[in-house]
Amino acid sequence: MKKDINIHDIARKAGVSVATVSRALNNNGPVSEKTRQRIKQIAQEHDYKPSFIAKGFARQRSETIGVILPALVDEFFTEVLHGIDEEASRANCYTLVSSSHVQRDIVETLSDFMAGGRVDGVVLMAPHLHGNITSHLKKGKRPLVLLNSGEKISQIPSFNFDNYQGAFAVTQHLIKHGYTKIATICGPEGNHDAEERLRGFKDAMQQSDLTVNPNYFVRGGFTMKSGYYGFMRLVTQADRPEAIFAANDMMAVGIYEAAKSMNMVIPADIAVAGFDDIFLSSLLSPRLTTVHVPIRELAKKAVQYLFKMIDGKLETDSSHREEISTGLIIGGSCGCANVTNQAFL
Amino acid sequence: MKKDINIHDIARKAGVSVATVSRALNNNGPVSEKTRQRIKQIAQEHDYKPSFIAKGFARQRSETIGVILPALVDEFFTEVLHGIDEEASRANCYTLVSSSHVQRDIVETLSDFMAGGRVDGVVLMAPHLHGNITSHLKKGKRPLVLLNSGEKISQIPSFNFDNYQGAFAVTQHLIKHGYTKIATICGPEGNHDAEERLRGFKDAMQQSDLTVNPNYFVRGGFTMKSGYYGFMRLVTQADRPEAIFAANDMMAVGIYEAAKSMNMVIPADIAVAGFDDIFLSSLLSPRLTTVHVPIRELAKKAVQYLFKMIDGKLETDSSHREEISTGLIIGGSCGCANVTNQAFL
DNA sequence: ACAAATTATGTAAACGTTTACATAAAAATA
DNA sequence: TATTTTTATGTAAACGTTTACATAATTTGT
Repeated sequence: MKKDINIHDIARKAGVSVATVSRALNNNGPVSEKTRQRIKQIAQEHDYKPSFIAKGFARQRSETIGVILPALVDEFFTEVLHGIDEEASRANCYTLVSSSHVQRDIVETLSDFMAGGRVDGVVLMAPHLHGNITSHLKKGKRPLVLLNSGEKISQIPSFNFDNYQGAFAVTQHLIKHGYTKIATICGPEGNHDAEERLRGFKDAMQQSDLTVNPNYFVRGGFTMKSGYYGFMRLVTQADRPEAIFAANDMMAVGIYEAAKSMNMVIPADIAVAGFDDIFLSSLLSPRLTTVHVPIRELAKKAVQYLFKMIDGKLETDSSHREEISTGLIIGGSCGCANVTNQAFL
Repeated sequence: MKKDINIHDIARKAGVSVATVSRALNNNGPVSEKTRQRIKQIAQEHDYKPSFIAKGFARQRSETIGVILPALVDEFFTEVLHGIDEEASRANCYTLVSSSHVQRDIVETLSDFMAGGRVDGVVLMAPHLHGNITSHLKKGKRPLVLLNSGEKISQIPSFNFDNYQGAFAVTQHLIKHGYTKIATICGPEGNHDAEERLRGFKDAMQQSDLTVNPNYFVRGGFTMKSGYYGFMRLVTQADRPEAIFAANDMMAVGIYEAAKSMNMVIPADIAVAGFDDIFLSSLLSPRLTTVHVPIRELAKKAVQYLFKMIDGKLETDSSHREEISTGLIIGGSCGCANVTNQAFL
């Protein structure tokens, strides 16, 4: 790899000092229009690109933000990443991504990111953080924002969906249909989203004076498979529920599959509602009634906030926590009729 | 942001020179076991992390690879990214990702990545590269590999699926069912994958002495929508085709939707096959017959090759081109019976 | 015990920018 | 014109590592 042309070369060719070149190219300090033009001309001709790494070194800035995701598998994370990258690119920043693999866990990645200016700030997506991680988080010397984090961690701003409200609304909708025997397949224990959705469900039930039958409560793992088996457990009871609220759409998909294999018809035999509004749910037949979460918006807000922190434009009270509101999507799975299923056209 | 502790601080505390600290911490040159231990101890105590950016500056290495994707939207790209990140992390590298947005086009991003050591190498995913880009590509001073690129660009190694073979095989399968009136909804013009799949389709038809009726040829855009309308065009003809080969699964999904709205049954009324084996296709009913593409494997091979280039472990003949073979997935959509649909359990 | 070989450590240059400060040139003011 | 103000440019330090080379300490071989 032959050596790149550097700022000294340009300076020499233009007969000026490196300082002037730097100023001219960055439109920074004062430079006479004439020399500025000449320098830009020469830089262009020689296809000079300042070394990012030297620049970063000098300015102690990498113009990069780090993103740590629990995994890169599903649509949800893809959307998050896209939202982040979009917003970052708007700020002329790049996105360093790491999905946490086995060998490189969250804490390590985080301190790697934080240390030594690899990134200027970090977006950490962590649906379940156990206590010992949180202490680590605060040690970081660079700005950090949390996405979908569990507990309110003081000092670290976090951005979440209003899971509670969403679950409450969709449950309420099921109740309005007149169902009284409503079951839920909730998410994994310790997962913040799961807990909040469950809370919303329970409160909506209680508000309508409906009891949550313990037999109508199944814990799932946010996977299709767990939805499938959860459904099986629920409907093989003597007293079947009339409706099921699945804490996410993937589990609802599992429910659809299971219903099919049991020759049960949704919503005639049993109503279903989900949460997340993943693309797939719009293709189910009947379309799944679910809760829309504006992922892109979440990501954007988080990144915008992060940039403000990086630029020091923020009071560092920073116990900021934002809950982005969700929206109810009515499909046919809850029993509503006349719902068109072809939003994609 | 208070200043990080640096190597000089550690050196002072340990009463040795910075060189020794560097050697001790990187297990590089010779250091006596005693001092190495002491230095590591001290570094640990003070939570010292070498500055990545200074290190990169000194070594002219960023331990980062760049990935440029056309968009971050669908499952396919997610898988690619995951594969890349996984392999990169195995080599203790991070992944800088950029999906090409409007404001920051491929060429610019690429030269940004290349210039000034922001990354050590680049994986460029470019299903359609027009001529004037290719000249830019060669100017880059850092290793580059192409994914799913079109033309054979000399000097730049590229990794592709064997689209031709896959399309040939799946078409052949349709033919074996006895269909003679086979239509195709192909991909967008200029897209390399699309062209190759079309070629495979045509050759398979020809080999069985079947003609491709021009009315049975529709151009789609790899989107669900285009599959939907493509289907409509095909089946509203007087002489309907008996089977359709969609050049990707998303379009096949559109076909399913369209068939449903026409009250046509797959495969009884018309058989369908796709290409890509996306997750969604496994959930269709009947399961879509399609071509599996080992995305992770593609990504891994590309990255491994890239690292070899970075490490200079490679003869720079570099007209390397690899075609990764695909696999036929038999669902019920082609007419095959007794196909189970619940691989996910 | 002395030379030679090996091992451990230190010194200082290099990496390519930015930027505070100093200085020189030009423009504005008196 | 002499003085002040503004604008343009240059000088050199700083950023925190790595590493070639020099030197010092230790071990090995005789």
